[in-house]
Amino acid sequence: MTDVLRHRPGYTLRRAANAMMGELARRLGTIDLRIAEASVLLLVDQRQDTTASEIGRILDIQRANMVPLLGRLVEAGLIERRPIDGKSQAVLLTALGLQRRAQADAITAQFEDDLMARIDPAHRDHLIPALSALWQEN
Amino acid sequence: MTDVLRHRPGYTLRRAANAMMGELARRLGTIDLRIAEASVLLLVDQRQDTTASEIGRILDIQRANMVPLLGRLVEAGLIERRPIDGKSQAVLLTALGLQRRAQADAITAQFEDDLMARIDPAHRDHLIPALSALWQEN
DNA sequence: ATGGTATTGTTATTGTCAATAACCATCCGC
DNA sequence: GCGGATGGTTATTGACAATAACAATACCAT
Repeated sequence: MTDVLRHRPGYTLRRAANAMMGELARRLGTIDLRIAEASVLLLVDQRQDTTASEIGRILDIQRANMVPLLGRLVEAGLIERRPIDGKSQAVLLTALGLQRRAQADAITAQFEDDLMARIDPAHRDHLIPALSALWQEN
Repeated sequence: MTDVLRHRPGYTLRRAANAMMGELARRLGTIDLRIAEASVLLLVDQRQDTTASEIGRILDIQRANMVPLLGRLVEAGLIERRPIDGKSQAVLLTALGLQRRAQADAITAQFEDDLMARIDPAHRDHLIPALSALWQEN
């Protein structure tokens, strides 16, 4: 039976994302990070006034789902919370978090090189623009 | 804060797949189908000797996860099981299933047209080949 | 300054999809 | 006929996301 779904962009996108995330999860697992956790680490940079809501807005993670995510990162000693005012609190990396962030950066960079290498050069540079158009309103 | 992950293919792929699946799930929800269910319906065609394991192999769904999936489709009266031998059973569409399949086909076709329309023509035709390279070994 | 509104963080629950391990019955090749 | 592969199943777990509700605080317009 031939896979009649193979030419469907939605299906192809789903399969590709699935395969990609499986492999990335495996690689990030070696430094005890989930994908969502790594993306937070990579986002929270030098600035020390990034709020949980703001991170969620950028990464498209619901506020409610940020709670256990950041909770695990605190638990692991990778981030700390510092009150900004009576309502908001800044998320900032600990020394350990900074170190882990560097590892995550190296792993993801290598991973993405490997990903792109699998794509024919004729198509390679079109991937990100095409994908971006699918989720960015701008 | 700028989204430093925006140029990363893995992240972009994840976001695009997520946005896509959210929208597709919403549309398929109007005919009471989940995405995985619709993909099974679209795959099981005229041939009346398709086994659950075979479907799973093609769609990359574990045998164990096919059980509740097919169970729901049987429950909804969309498919039937027919014994092939003492071990295997064929999955075949009911009349209702055939009808639902046509609806799912229309919805996904329209959805994919809408998807592709969002992509700049210069990039459009490169999407499927690029994505395919990420999950197909061949 | 105050009163209404928006925002932040949180709890709790649910849903969808996927992975793993174990088990039994049956098929298939030698 | 036997041993290994395969099909179907149960049960459990994990990752990520969505929804609803709530209390406390910040913000803004009058």
